[in-house]
Amino acid sequence: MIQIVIAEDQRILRGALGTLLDFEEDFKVVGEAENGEKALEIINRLQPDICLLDIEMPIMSGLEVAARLYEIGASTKVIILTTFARPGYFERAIKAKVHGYLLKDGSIHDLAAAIRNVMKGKREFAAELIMNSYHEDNPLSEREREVLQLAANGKTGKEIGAELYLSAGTVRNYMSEILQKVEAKNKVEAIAICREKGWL
Amino acid sequence: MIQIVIAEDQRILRGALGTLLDFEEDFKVVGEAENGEKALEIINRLQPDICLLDIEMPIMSGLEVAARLYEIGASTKVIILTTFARPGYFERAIKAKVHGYLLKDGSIHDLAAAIRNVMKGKREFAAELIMNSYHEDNPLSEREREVLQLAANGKTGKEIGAELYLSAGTVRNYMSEILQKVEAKNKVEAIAICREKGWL
DNA sequence: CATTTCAAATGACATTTGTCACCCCTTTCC
DNA sequence: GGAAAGGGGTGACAAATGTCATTTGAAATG
Repeated sequence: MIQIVIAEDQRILRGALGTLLDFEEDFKVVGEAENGEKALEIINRLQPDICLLDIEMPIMSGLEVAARLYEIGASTKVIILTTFARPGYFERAIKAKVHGYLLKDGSIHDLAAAIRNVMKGKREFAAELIMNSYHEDNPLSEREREVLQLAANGKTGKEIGAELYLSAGTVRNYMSEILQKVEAKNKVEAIAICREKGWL
Repeated sequence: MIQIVIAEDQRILRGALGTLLDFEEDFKVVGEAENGEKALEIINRLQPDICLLDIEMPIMSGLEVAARLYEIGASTKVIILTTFARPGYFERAIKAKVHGYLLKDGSIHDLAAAIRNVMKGKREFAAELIMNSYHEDNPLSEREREVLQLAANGKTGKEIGAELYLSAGTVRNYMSEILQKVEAKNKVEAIAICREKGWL
């Protein structure tokens, strides 16, 4: 019996997916979460065989959960299930050594088949991704990404500095670097560009 | 037997919804569409009792389909099923005299109940909408919205002025007004706030 | 051990934002 | 007809943002 945890913020999809996968004789959906934080907690507690993670969720994204699970060496196999074929997302998923990355416009049947394959030790990636992944490399360093992330929430340079234990000047330098790298003429444009490319 | 057509572009949700609603003894899912154009065609051909429409679909949005069905006086009852509680969307749906507007974070059970109620002649609206649309009125004027929209794409004050035939100073004044109205401390935060509230 | 490399910081500077007070036209409305 | 009201504008000023050159100290590479 393959034990599954589902993390997805749209309740209707989460419920539907849970019910349908539970119908398969060899699957058992043991937990559901509506955000990344809760997903992490449930996975740690229940140690399922598979977890399905949506990317864009409140509090903690599916990619962050995947990275965390990899860090702590969890045995649960991760499958990302998302609408977005953004190369940046894919890249980050690969870095977190996920076992699958599927798109929400496959059928449930495909999903079930992919889960079984992953349990056999294979990795499953949606074909569209391989195509798209002439990935423009994310040029931003980790630090730069953090800075831009906070800036995207409307924080000022000073506030960002306080949060990351940097001086306001250093934050400005990072921002300057970021603008050069993504060829933006100001913060706002940089945010727009990075959102679109999935670098944020 | 209640005949249902589902229009939703995410295949996995469309499939799941179709299967699950079909399990109810009094429902029969007679058609599915992955975009608005196809939905319109199917509805015209099959004349189902109910159609579930997602809003953001390729080619033709669910709102456009709803408006068209109202225009031609179709007998099929329309239920909008979407992620977005944006007052603007809701308003347009009301204009098209839809019979329901539900959010994707209700449960399938709620959805089934809503469909039965609509068949009895009731109208079903997600509670969040009523709250949002009365309480959180978009405080921005048309002009202000335009300015913020352009700013969100990374344009500078000068560029925005050029595009809207305003002086850079006036653009700054608008921006200042916007910041007061949405209680943001800078552009970026204002953009984040307005995006979240669906005012953009 | 010397040499690069790199994250972080500073300081100086030019520009861009954000705030404010006040002006100039039209409309609109007692 | 005169008072508001509202869209658009100006100029002045402070604060934040963006650019750059330069410094420091701690790895990493050789």
